[in-house]
Amino acid sequence: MKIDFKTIEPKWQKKWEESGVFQADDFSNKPKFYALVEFPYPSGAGMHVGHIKAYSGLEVVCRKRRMQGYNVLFPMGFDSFGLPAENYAIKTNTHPHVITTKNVDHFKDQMKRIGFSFDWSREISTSLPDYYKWTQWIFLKLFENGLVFRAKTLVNYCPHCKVVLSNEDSQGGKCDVCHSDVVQLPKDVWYLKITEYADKLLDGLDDVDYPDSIKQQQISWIGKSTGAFVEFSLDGAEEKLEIYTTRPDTLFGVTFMVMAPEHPLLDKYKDRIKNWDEVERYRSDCAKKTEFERTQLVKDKTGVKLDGLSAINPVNGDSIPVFIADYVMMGYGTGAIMAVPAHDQRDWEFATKFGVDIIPVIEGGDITKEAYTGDGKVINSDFLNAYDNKKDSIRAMLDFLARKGIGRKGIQYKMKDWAFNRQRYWGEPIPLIHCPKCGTVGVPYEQLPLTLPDVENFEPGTDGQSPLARIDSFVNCACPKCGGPAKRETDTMPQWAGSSWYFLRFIDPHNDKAFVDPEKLKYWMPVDWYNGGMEHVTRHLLYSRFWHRFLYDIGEVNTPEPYAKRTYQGLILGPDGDKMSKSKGNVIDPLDIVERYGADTLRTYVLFMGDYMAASPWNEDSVKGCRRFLERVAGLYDIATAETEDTALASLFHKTVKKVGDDIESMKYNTAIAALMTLINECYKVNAITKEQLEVFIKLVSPFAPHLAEEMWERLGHTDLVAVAPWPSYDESKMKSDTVEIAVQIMGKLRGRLTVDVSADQNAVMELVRADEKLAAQLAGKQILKVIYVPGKLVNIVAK
RNA sequence: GCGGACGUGGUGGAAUGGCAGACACGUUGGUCUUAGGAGCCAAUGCCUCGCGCGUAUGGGUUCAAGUCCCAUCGUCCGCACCA
Repeated sequence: MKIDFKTIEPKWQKKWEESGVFQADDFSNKPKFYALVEFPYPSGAGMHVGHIKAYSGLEVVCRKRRMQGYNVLFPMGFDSFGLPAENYAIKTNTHPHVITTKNVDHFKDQMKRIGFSFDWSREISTSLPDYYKWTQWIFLKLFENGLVFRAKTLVNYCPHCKVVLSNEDSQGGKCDVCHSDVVQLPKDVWYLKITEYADKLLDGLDDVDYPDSIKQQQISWIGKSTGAFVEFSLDGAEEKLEIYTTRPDTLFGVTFMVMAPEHPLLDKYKDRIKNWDEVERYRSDCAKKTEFERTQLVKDKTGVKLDGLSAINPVNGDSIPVFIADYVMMGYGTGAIMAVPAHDQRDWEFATKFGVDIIPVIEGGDITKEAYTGDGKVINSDFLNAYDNKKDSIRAMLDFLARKGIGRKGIQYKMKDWAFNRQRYWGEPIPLIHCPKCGTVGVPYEQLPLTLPDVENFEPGTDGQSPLARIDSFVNCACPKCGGPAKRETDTMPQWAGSSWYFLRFIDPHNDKAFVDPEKLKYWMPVDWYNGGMEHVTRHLLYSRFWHRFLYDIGEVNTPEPYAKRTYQGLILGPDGDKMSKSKGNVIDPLDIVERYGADTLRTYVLFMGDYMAASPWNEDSVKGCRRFLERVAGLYDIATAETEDTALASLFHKTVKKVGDDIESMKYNTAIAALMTLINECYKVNAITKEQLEVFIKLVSPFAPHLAEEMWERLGHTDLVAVAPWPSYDESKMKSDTVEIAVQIMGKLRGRLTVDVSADQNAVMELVRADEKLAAQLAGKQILKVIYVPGKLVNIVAK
């Protein structure tokens, strides 16, 4: 049988669509399976091979599940708000909605040409009002529950995109969108209190099936640490300086203090600081540095000693100097530290450079060379000298601090609250109103969606304002509380808002009364298996777990965690082994591969190319190999003439059914396909298979190459779709043969092979060894000390 | 600095502690052909061709190690003056 993929692929794509086989059935009696892949941002470039790999993985699982009789929900939609569309809109003066719609259509067309079994009846787009109405609804719930607040703080700001970024969006001090250096600016920003959920997000990890690498990344991003807050009084000032430390056991070794240059206490006591000019100069130098310069490049310690302001160590009454230095960050702890140069490397470097005393309080190491951070006997520390380890002395110190009322146990997180507003056009309008009388008031629920108005000019304002601020008819409104004149918030939500709950909307995408019907929610949630990229672990995955947990706490959803199981796929690298990028010119266009080799080949290749979770380079020759394999599959049709089964081949069929099934479950798609290749090689060796065997083969290959499988299925006379034909079963007893080849080792080295009866015991095997001329010669004159026999595998003879 | 993953032929990659290199690519030879960048058949870890060597390197545990343990080197990813 010859296959013309250009004819059969559109043919079956059409049949699948017309028959609605991939539409999930709410409340079906079948067991449910909700599989989710990350919906794409519909960029102008179209699909990337990375999308194909990400979707093909769960696609195979879903196709197998349907054949196993599951009611499968495998939805797809578009995360269609975002900066690239807006930047393109500015350049071409086209409405982002127009561009987005065009891109969505393009993506959808491409996905259909790959033959993915998505349920298109549930398609959603985050930029459509009937979707973002509910994004706004959830935001208002967060607002009502005190999880939205406004604060003027130092924020990450991208000067190029002219937008405030969250901590997650500025990892490594670079803007996530344009990769420019991020700067720190004081700004009024809306925050979501994700830190209030830090512990719940940590604890929730115990109950979900995520790979350790993902759990670890989330844990380190949340960055929980336990320690103590301690108050130091400042000489001649009323206010105390509070610090956070994880090492309260070293309090007796404090020889100076450091405040972040931005610390607000400085301004308060500027009259007492005699070298204020110098302080101001240092502060403005720091402000000019980008986040990248400050944290990555300049490891050399700088700072200024405050003249006229010193501190008192609360445990021993010593007067100690106070510095400002940019190695202390305003955004962590209290923005000030107690410095213990003997036992903290950063403090040690600073003290060495600025000539401050270094007093050891833990025995060990050589503090003339570096700080000693290990454990040991406490010294020079008054009452703590009784202890010889960190744990006990920390406990004793915490007791002491509490008794004296100068400190308390404390917990800190590296994770910061989620800076949530963007000074841009193409996002969900934040449904808040500023009333001069009532303060900030939420837009009433019945007025949702608060639709994004049309504007003439998409350019952000130079004063850091959203383009919406220029539309008076949008800005000016009546306060929902007092009816007086008020102004709308003009910033929009960040990229990650819409995707923080999209998996819930897929359950009930057309509901205009609620974000999701509670009964449907109960039926479908949680998501059974979620696959996506490693790059979303500290953003989307964390944000959506936060929103979902919040919805759970207010009784809107039925599970604390949204995703029961999460997996990820490895990157596809360019043919040169580098990450694909336009500038390197090593980007592979998946549709070009579809055009030249067919969708089935592309799908098979991305799963065959290597370990699914590992990165591997693209290799076009290997694509051809997959094409060749599929042609050989088609050719099976011509040798399906046998009346009776070949016994050895039948046994291999049973083994392969088991292997392919098991491998799909553990995402070992490459070895599943390899097993099918081994089987087909055997089929051609025997050169005759039965029609039943051909049907089994078609079913096994159908999740990978569904178009070819349907075509062959039809040619065998079936009128139904192989997509819903029952998945083949296997018989363990038929997988075994009567004899087996075992390895014979002498002193652990392979010296020969023997074919033995499967039921042979050690004595029988040794008989055969002695009867074998070569093996017997090897053993001649030696004394057999020990024989290890692993039935069906090998025998190892220890002889001297 | 911290956390994680990893290191196997010419290449991508297989191997519940039990025959290293499955499967595929590539290469070589053969066959068919007017032709071959198609198909089919065969060979293919390395060398000094041995009872030889071989999974980054050096040790160790074991009857048996790519797999477990220790050390070293290297690669990739994430976080990072986090107090």
